[in-house]
Formats: sequence, structure tokens, C-alpha cells
Amino acid sequence: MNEEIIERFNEFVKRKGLRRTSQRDSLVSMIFAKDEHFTSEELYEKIRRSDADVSRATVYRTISLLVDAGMLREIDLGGEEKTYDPNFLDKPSHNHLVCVDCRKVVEFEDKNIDTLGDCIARRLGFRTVQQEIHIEAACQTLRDKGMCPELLSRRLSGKRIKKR
Amino acid sequence: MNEEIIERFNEFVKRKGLRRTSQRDSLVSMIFAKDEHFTSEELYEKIRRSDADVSRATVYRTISLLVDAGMLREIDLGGEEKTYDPNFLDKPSHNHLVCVDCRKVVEFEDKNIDTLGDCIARRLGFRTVQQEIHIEAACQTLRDKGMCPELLSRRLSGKRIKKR
DNA sequence: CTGATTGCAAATGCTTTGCACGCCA
DNA sequence: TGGCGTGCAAAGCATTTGCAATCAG
Repeated sequence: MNEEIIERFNEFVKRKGLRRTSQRDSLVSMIFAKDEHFTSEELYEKIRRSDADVSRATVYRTISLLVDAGMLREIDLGGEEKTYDPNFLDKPSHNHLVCVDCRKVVEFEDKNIDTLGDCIARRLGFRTVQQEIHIEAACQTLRDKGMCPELLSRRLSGKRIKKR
Repeated sequence: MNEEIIERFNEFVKRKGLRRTSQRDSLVSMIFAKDEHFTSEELYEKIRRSDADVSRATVYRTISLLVDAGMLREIDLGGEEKTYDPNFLDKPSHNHLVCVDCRKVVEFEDKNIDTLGDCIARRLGFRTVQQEIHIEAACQTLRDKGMCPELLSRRLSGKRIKKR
């Protein structure tokens, strides 16, 4: 299925009169290997750790291409750096719930939200093109212990965490 | 009612052991005079055009204070610069619909969305702290004429518009 | 008086770009 | 061979910060 995605990207590239390169292949296959969100810097670090040889500039340029191709979407999770979401191919209309404490993200789909959003837009004289609900919430552990499981364990291990 | 808001800010400032200054007063009263969204730069331009004398650094610092005070909220409308919304005091849980063509923003409140979001969060094991639905949509004119009213008239008058 | 606040300019940090060389088609 | 793509370093840009002077309380 990763093959399928790379193929899709190659068609986009061909259609645009652009070229297939090893750097683009490495990046695309790394991005869609997991369904994780990432920032440009995170992707750059990850690609550097692999055997592929890709510069930071190419990372930015390729992300931009993927966004144009509609294969990647910029999302707002509240951080300072732009975050990208590779999961819109599988789930074209999914939403995000973010833990107010550890900033972990849960993705979910919901037909009711989609319907409701459409109705609201119509009432206002519009037709929905795209919509998303963003929820900031507290998990059980946070409510009970005042801190998320993940943060609790990191605190014990003395790791640093960057919060927004 | 603007007085009330300035008063609220002054109390926040006092409580924090900070000081009331003419710059802060000017900014706060300008921000809450209208219910419009704005970027730091837009606010800076506007304050410069007025008689008040405020530097760009102070604009940034004051916005930051207002956000801490919970009187202003950073929202994501898709632009490159951060956008601020002064309307959460009046409407603590409102949403945004953005025109895909002219980027004009319509704010709306909806109890059903709030309820639905709460349910979804509970189902996932969370308790909602804050939520918002963001809708990108097309208005009637855009659908009929292929371009928004506002953009149509600007095109006729030859003005420039910055689109995302 | 004392310490918060301001303006200015310099510094940051993410992202984009100009350019020369290399590589795909 | 023609040009697109890449890496590098420099440039851009919005935002933040250090510092000396100023001002609020």
C-alpha cells in the first residue's frame, strides 16, 4: 500500500512535468510509512538518521509538493512549527482531539459532525468544502492525578518534554 | 461596555503586580472597540494611524498579556501571520466559517456542535475543555459566478487582494 | 525611589530562495 | 542536451529579546 502511494505521487509529478528523484522517493515513502503527524524539522531529522541523503531545503520543497498534490495537509495543533498530517488519504474527513496536558493527538471520524457542519453552513448561505472539529480535552489520568500518563512516566525517567 | 473591558484588563494587570500605561490602554481600547479579528501587524498599523504612540514590540507584548488574561485568543484562519480574536468574551464558544475564495470569516455559535463534541470526547475517554469547528465553504455568489462578491467588486476597481 | 515598561535595534528561528552543479528524461 | 532538482549558504520575515532610558505607583 505504500507502493500505491508512491505511485500516486509519481503520477502527480509526471503530470506536472516534474521529475522523479531518489530524494523525493525516500521522503514520500518515509512520510507514509507511518500515520504520524510531523513537523519539517522532525522529518528532516528522521531522514538524516536513515541512509538517505536529503537536505533541509529539499524536505521543505517536497512537503510543499505533497500539499499541492493533496496528499498531505497542514494542520494546526497549536505548536509553533507547522505540522503535517498524512492521514487524509485514508480518512478524508477526520478530526483531532488534543490532550491539554501532554498534547497527544487522537484522530477520529464522525458522520454526525460532518452532517451538522453541512447544515450550519447551508443555514448561513454557504456550501461546505471542508471542515474539521478541533477538541482540546483532558484524559482520565490527567483528571485523577493532575498529570497525563505519558508525562507522569517521563517525569519519573527525568526526560524533558516541550509543552506549548 | 468598552470601559468594562478596560477595567477588566486593569484588574488583571494589578493582580499580576504589573502597571497601567497609556500604551496598554490605547491598545486594549482599540482592540475591543470592534469585534474584528486582526494580526499583530494590522494592529500596529492601526495604532500608528491613531494619535497613540506605541512601538511594534509593545504591540506584541500587550497581545501576549491579553492572551494570558484570557481576553484574546489566537485562532487559525490559515494565514501565515497569527490572527487574534477578541470575541471570546462575548461568545465563549463560537466557531468560524471561512470563505474558500475571499477568506472572509463568519462567526457562529451552535449548541448542537458543543454537545456533539462533548459526547465524542467522552466516548474517547476525555472531557472537553474547549472545542471549535472550522468550516471552509463557498458562498452563493462564488458558486454562481465563480468568484465572491467582494473579490468581484475589487477586481472591477483594480484593487489587489492577498489570498492564502 | 524601585522596579516595571518602553523603544530601538539586534537577535532568533523557521522557512524560502539564488546560484552553480548534477542528474533525469 | 535541456532544464528540473539539489545542496549550500544567504536572505526573508514574523516575532522575541537585551539594554538603557523612562515612567508608574
